[in-house]
Amino acid sequence: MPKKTVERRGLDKARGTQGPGGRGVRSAAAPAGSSPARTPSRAERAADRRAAIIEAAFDTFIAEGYAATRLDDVAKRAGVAKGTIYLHFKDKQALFEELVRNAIVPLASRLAAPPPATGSVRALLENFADTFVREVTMTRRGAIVRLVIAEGPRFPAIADFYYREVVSRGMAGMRALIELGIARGEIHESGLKDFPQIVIAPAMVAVIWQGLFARHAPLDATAMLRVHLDLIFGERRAA
Amino acid sequence: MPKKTVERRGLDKARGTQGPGGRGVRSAAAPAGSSPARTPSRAERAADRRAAIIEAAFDTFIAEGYAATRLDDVAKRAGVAKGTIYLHFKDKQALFEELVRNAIVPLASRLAAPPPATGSVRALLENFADTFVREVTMTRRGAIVRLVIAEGPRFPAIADFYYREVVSRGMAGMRALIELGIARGEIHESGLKDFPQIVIAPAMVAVIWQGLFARHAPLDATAMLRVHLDLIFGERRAA
DNA sequence: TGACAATGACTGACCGGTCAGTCATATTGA
DNA sequence: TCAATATGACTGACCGGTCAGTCATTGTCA
Repeated sequence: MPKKTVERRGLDKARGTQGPGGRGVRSAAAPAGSSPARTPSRAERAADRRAAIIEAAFDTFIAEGYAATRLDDVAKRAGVAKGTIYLHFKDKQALFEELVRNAIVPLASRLAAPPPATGSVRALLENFADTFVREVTMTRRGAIVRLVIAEGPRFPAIADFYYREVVSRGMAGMRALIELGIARGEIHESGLKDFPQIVIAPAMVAVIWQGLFARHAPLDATAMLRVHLDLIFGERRAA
Repeated sequence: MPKKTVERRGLDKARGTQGPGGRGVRSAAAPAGSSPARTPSRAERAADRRAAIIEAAFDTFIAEGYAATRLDDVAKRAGVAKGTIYLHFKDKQALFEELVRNAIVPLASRLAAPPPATGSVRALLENFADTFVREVTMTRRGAIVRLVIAEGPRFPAIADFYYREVVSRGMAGMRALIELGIARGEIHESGLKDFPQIVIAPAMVAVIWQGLFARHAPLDATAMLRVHLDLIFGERRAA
C-alpha cells in the first residue's frame, strides 16, 4: 500500500513549477572574508543543514518541551522540509538526544577539566562558579539542564547519557578538588568529599530558579555562590 | 459542523445494554465501623469522584508528564467515564493546575509552619531535613516538585502559584530561622540570610537526583543533608 | 573540455493513528 | 417525576513518519 501514485501525479505536476524551493539558500555564505569559504560542497551543505536542524530543534524543544514540539515547526525554523529531518535523524527522539549530546558534551569537557595545580582551591572554585554562572545559568545551556531534568524521567536514554557524560565526570572532578582542599587545610568539613553534590547544589538551584522564578524574584547567582563558598571554606564576613 | 447525530443512533442503542457500568463501586464504603459513614449522599459521591479523578490524574501526570497524559487513561484509572472529568474540570490544564494546588498546599503549610521557639536552630533544621527526606524526597510529593520544575516554564500559572504558595513562604520561614541562628551565635556565616536557597539547595538536588539518577547511584539524602548542616553550623567531624 | 549519466539531498503531500473535548442518551437521588 | 449526574461513542484537528518524485552536483568518458 504505497502511494496512490497515479492520483497524485496531477498535483505533483502542478507543484513542479516551484520545484526545489528552499534550496535557493545556497548563496548565503558565499563571499565574506574568511580564508577557505567558497564552493560549499554537497557534503558541507548537508552538514550545515544538519547543524541548522539541531539549532532549530534546540530552540523549539526549549520553548515547547519535548512532546509539544512539532517537527513541522522545527523544519520551518530550520528552513528545511520536514522530510529532510529524517535524512539526518532516525526519529524525533534521536533528534532530541543528539541535541542534548551536542549541547552538553563541550560543557562536560570543561567541567571534567584537567585539575590545574596552581592557585588555591578556593580560587579554583570561585573561577568555576563565575564561569558556570556566565556560561550556563545565564544562557541557553541552562535551559538544556532544565530540559534534562524535565524530560529525563521519561527518557532513560537521556538520563543515562547525562549521568555518564556530565554528572559522574563532574562529580569525580569535584571530589578530587574537595580532597585537595581538605589536604591543603582549606576545607575543614571532611564529610564533604562524600557529597560533591553539596558544592554543586546552589548552582543547580540557580539554574532552576532562573527558569521558573526569575521574573518574580531575580536571583544574584554569583553572590549566592560566593556565600556558599564562604560557607565551605569557613570564611567569616567582615561585619 | 457539530455531530452527525443520526449515524450514531444505532450504536448508542446497542451499548444501552451495559448501561452505567463503572458505577458498581458504590457499595464500597457501606458497612464498616466508623460513626457517620452511611448513605453516601449525592454531594458526597460527587466529591469522592472528584477526589478519585485528582488522584488518578496525579499518578498519570507523574508517570507520563503533562502532554503525554491521556484523559482516557485518567478516566479509566479513576473508574469514571471521560465525560465525568469535564463535569469537574474545565479542561486538561485546569485539572493539572488543580492537582498541583491540591498536592502542594498541605506541603506549603508545613514549610511555613509556626516558628517553634524551643530547641536549637540546628535541631530544628535537622528535624526539618529528616521530615523532608521522609515525606518529600522518598514519596510522590517529590515527583510533584519535579513536575513543577519540568512543566513550570510552560505553565506560568503553575510557576506563579508555586512561587507564591511554596517558595516565597518557605524562603521567608527559612530566612527567619537563619536570622535566629545568627542571633544565637549558632550560625556564623551572616551572608546566609540573604540566600536561604543555599540551605534548601541540597534538598532540591536530592529530589532531582532521586528522579533521574537513583538507579545509577543511590543517594543517601539524609547523610548528605547532615553534612550540609555541619557546614552551615561550622561543626567539625570527629576524625 | 564539454556533454551526459549517476547520485543522493531535498521536498512536501499524504497516511494512519491519537486524543482533547462534545453531546445525545441513560440513570438515578430527592 | 425530573433535574442533576454520568456515560462513552464520536468528531475534528493535529502530528509523527513515509516516500515518489525533482534536480543540483558530481563523476565519467569521448
